Amino acid sequence: MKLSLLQTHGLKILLTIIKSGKETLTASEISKIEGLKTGYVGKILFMLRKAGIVSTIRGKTGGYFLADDKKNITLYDVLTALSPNKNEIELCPNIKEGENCTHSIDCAIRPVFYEAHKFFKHLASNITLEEMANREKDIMSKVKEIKNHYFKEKV
Amino acid sequence: MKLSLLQTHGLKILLTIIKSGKETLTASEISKIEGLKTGYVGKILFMLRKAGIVSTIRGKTGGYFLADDKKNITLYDVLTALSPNKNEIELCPNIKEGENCTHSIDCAIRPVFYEAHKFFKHLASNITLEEMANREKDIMSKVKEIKNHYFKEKV
DNA sequence: AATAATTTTTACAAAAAAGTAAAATAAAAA
DNA sequence: TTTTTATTTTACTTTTTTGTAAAAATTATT
Repeated sequence: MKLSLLQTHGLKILLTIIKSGKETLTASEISKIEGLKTGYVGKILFMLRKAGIVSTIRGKTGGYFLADDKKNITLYDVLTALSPNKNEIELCPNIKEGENCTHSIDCAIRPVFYEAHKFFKHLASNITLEEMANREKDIMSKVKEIKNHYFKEKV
Repeated sequence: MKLSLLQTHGLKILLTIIKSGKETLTASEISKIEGLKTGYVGKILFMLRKAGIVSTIRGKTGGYFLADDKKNITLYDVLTALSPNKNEIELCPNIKEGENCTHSIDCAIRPVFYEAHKFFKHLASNITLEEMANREKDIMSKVKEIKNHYFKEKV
């Protein structure tokens, strides 16, 4: 249950773009605001572009901007894009996508992580960048609301 | 949302001890059963001992055994013991234990992880090694049961 | 006592992840 | 067409995590 620094930086970069109000932002501008190296910001934005989260304009007057409306990009999208094993936030290392667990007989760990991950995915998929650009307090009530609704439906 | 290989190996080692039926098991015996290097098994068991999860008998005829009844050791205990940052399964890297988030003004990530972690902790704290020594199907229904109860109480 | 089998501890090696830096490429502007 | 400023890509460095190996310490047995 860990948010990596890379993911944190990625989120902050995206929030910086949103909060700037500008059409596009360069890696260099972001790096100054966030206190990160330009190359590092560029690398993260490159990963986010490959995931379809930001779009770019190359060359002079170039820069980065959200590929979609901030309402449509979720926390889960961003975390997945910046997860080292790319396709999915990892569950049990014994479970590859589409495969059965090779330890299915004695792997008692899977159901626990399956349930926990399902909830986390649901939570993170229902938080948008727009909402994250607002303050904690607003998010906190939104989180509670999602949780309550989730439990009402699934239980 | 990731279970590290170290944690997986630790869980398997503990389940091996339980399933063996023996009073104690040596690192060498476990390593043969699990196909892991003896040194690696010893290292993991050393970490588990420091966390108070296993006890040991030194010297010849020595070995490892659970420090408490398998009913009383939870999945959460084990994961925490084998988490690289030892005290706690990590949340947001900006939150240190007992401190406020240094990014409190614009850190919109915290509430999401706080809620997800709370649920995961609850889940993992209510699964015991004894239950894990049984089959998946049993665990699955237990997990569902915990989930339902959690939601009924908290919502 | 000496030996053998064990845990304990330390130090090191390998792998993975995170971060840095610089060369290559692209496009606007002078 | 040259220059400037940007993204893109690759390669490398550092750090962290994981795993290996061996020496030290402990205790039962001979």
